[in-house]
Amino acid sequence: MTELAVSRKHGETRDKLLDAGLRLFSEKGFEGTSVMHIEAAVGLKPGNGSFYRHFKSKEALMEAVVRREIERVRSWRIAAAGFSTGERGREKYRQEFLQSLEAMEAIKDLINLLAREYGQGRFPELMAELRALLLDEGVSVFREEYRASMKQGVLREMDARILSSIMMSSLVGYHLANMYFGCEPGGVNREEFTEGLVELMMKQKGASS
Amino acid sequence: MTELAVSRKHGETRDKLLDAGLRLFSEKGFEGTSVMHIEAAVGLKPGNGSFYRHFKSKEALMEAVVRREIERVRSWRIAAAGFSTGERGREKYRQEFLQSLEAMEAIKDLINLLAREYGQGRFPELMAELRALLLDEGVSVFREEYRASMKQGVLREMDARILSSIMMSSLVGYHLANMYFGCEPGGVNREEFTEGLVELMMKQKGASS
DNA sequence: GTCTATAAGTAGATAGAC
DNA sequence: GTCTATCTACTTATAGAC
Repeated sequence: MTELAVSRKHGETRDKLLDAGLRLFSEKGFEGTSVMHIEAAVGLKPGNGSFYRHFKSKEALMEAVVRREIERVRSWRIAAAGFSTGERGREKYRQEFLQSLEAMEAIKDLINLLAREYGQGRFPELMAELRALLLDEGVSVFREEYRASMKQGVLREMDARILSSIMMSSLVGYHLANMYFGCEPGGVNREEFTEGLVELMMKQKGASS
Repeated sequence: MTELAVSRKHGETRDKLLDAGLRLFSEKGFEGTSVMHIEAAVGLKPGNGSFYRHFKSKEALMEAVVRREIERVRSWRIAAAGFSTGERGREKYRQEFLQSLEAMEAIKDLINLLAREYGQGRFPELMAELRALLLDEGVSVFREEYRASMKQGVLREMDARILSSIMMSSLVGYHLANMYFGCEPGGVNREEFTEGLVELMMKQKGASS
C-alpha cells in the first residue's frame, strides 16, 4: 500500500476538482460538463488529461462529489440536534423554518445536481441515498416535533403526518421556485413566508374544539 | 413562399419529433439527448441526419417543443376559466387543489425540462416565458380567489398574498418531491395532502377574531 | 503532479442519390 | 422525406516525457 494508481489522498488539486465538479455538474449537468471544462476550472491545461491522475473517470468524480456533500449534510444534522430543545412556540417555529430555508440554500448545488440527474438511471444508489437523507429524514424530524407540540396544545389539532408533509413540501416548493426562477413566489419574502407558515400551524385565537 | 428550406408544416414525422423531443429532453436533458437518439425514437435511421429535414438544429427542436407546450398550457387556462365560479367552501378548494396537482402531473415533462435547463443560460427568453406562465399567473389566480373568499368569511383572516404563496409553494413542493423521488412526501397521499391544505386554510371552529 | 501528444469514439450537421 | 456517406469538432481516456 505505497501508492495506489489513483490514490485517495492527493492534495489541493483534488479538492479543487471536487469543488469545481459540484458547481459545474450542478450548473450544466453531468453530460453537459466536459472533463476539459473541469480541468480548465481548476487551472489545469484543458484536454491533457491531468484530471485522470486524481479520478479514474468523470463518473468517479461525480460519485466523490455527491458522497462528500452527503457527509457534509450528515455532520450538520448531528450538530443541529438542538432542534428539539427550547420552548415551543411561534418564535421557535419561525426560526426553524428560516433555518430550513437557509439549509436548502446552503446545499442548493447538491439539490440542483439531484434534480438534473435523478431518474436518469445513471447513479441510482447514490440518488436513493440522497432521497433518504434529504426527504425522509427531514419529514420525520418535523413530524416528531409536531407530535410533541400538539400534546402541549400550542398547535392546531391535526394529523402530524399530514401537517409535517405540508410544511416540508411548502418549504421545498418555496426554495425551488426561488432557485429555478430567481424570484420569490408571489413576491413574498422569506420572513413573510415563514411567518405565514407559523400562523397557519398555530391554534387560532379563541378556537373552541 | 412555395416551400421554405425547413418549412413549418411537415407531416407526421415532425409531430413525432416534437413528442420524442419533449420526452427525451425531459428524461435526459438537452445535452444528454443526441440527435441520433431522437431519430431512433421516431423510427428514422440514426446518424443519417434525416432530422435536419424537419428542424434546422437541435436547438430549434427544443424551442419548438417548449413553444408547443406553452400553447397547450395557455389553451387549458382559457378553458378552465370556470375556476372562480361555484360555491366557495371546503369541497371547492379541495377539488381545486387536486386539479392543480393533476395539471402539474399533465405537464410534468415540461416542468422537468424546465428544471433541467433553467439557469444554464441556454434558452433565457423561453425560460422566462415559462416562468411567467407557470408561476406568476398561477399565484395571481390563487390570490384573487382567496381575496374574494376572505370577504365572504369562509377563510381564516390572513394576508391573501402570503396565503396564496404558501398554498402554491406547497403544491409545487409536493408535486416535485413526488416527481423526483417517486414517492409521496412523508407517505401522505394526494387526498390527505389536499384535505390538509383546506383544513389549514379554513377558519377554525369557534375562532373569535 | 502537470505537460505533450494522441488514440478511439461520438456529437452535430451537410451534400446528394433515390 | 429517408437513405448513404462524409466532414469537422469535440469528448473520454491513455502513454510517456519532465
